[in-house]
Amino acid sequence: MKEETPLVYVVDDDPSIRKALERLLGSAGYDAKTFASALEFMDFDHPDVPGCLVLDIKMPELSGLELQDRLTEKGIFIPIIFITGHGTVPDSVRAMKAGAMDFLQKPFKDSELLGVVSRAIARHGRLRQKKRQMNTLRARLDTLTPREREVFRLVVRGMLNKQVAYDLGITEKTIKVHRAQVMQKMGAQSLADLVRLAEKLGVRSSTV
Amino acid sequence: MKEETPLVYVVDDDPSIRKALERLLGSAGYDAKTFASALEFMDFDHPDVPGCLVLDIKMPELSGLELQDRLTEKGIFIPIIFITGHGTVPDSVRAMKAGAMDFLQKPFKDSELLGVVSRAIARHGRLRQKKRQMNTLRARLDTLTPREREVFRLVVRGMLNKQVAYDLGITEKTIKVHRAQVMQKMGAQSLADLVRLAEKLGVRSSTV
DNA sequence: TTCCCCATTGGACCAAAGTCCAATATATTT
DNA sequence: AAATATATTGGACTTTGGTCCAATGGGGAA
Repeated sequence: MKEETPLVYVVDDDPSIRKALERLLGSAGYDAKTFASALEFMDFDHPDVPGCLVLDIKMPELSGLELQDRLTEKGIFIPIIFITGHGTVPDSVRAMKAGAMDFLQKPFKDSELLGVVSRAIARHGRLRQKKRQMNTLRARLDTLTPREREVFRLVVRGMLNKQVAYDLGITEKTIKVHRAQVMQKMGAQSLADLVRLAEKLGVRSSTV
Repeated sequence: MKEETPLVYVVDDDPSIRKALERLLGSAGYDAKTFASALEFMDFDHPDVPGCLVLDIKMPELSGLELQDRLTEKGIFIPIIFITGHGTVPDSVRAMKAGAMDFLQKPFKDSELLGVVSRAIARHGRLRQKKRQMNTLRARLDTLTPREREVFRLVVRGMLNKQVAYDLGITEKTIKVHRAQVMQKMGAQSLADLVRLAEKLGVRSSTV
């Protein structure tokens, strides 16, 4: 299909580091985009391609850890690799707890960084894939009418049409209509499919 | 139901630390059991209660990190809180990557440790709960005959009895028999249930 | 060899789900 | 006021799924 060149962002206030990493990443076949500060990175409009973020911890204004938090709040889930000259244990623990891919201390070997970058990009690919799936699923869920949503919820809970009808105080006939609509709109080929979609969407269903 | 007192294991080669932690944990309402070495801890037969492990990094023979690896290999998933006097960044990163709850440097505040311990125990409770569920599920799956397993797999994929029959080269009638057996043995009240069980068990079903 | 498990199938039904076509009633929007 | 989306129901079937009772044949285990 579409062969997208992964894009690696580098955020570091040291120009020499930026230049060195840009060269290293370029030679490894990646596109690289560098930023001198976290704010600069935040302002940038990120293209929708697989990639990762190589981030210095200590920077003026917004630190790397703070940037990590901001991105998390914004729902941006690009894998982060921290690099640092004199990182502390608490910093590294905080970064890892917040989901960082790795936390490297300078100086590190080129191969070491490239290995992590490669894994980070692979992970980002999987995350993007899953996110796309969720987006289309939620879009479909949004097309359901309130009534259809109720029927959806009760059906995937395992209730018979008859029981759903009783629950909602309407006829079984009507349930069948809604149910057919739900299957149609959600793009489910079978009840089994529908149940799996419900699980992914977190539709409260399981009585277990 | 059964109110079990959480059990906190402390592994540290420094007797004064062991004694101090034992007192602290005891005053917080936990049972505490101390060990002077990783090997000593491994030899101990762990009772089945919620708890966590407070582990020193640097110890003779087997280090804390090595113990962590051993436990992972053995499928023992008790949350680990590392404590260390002079821990390094690489050590903390390795520990966190391997799933540690936290990595504290001495000296730390009592309240800090107790907070982490509390969260660790809560997590362990959830993990134990999930593991028990999986055990009963797998036990049920084990009672299925080979043929029943095949029918299980195809049914939760969303195939009609008719299609399953064609696939296996037998009659639809026979499928119904197996299918009923599967529902019975797996303890599923509905097809929706069965699909969810299959997902948890990782029964390859989704065509997506 | 006899007993039990597994796999298979038939017959006879009943229950549940799905499908077309059609119709009515509200509420909201244009 | 006309158009649209939502919710509801009926009738008339067809297809699927589920259940009971009964029976056959092969392969191990006692």
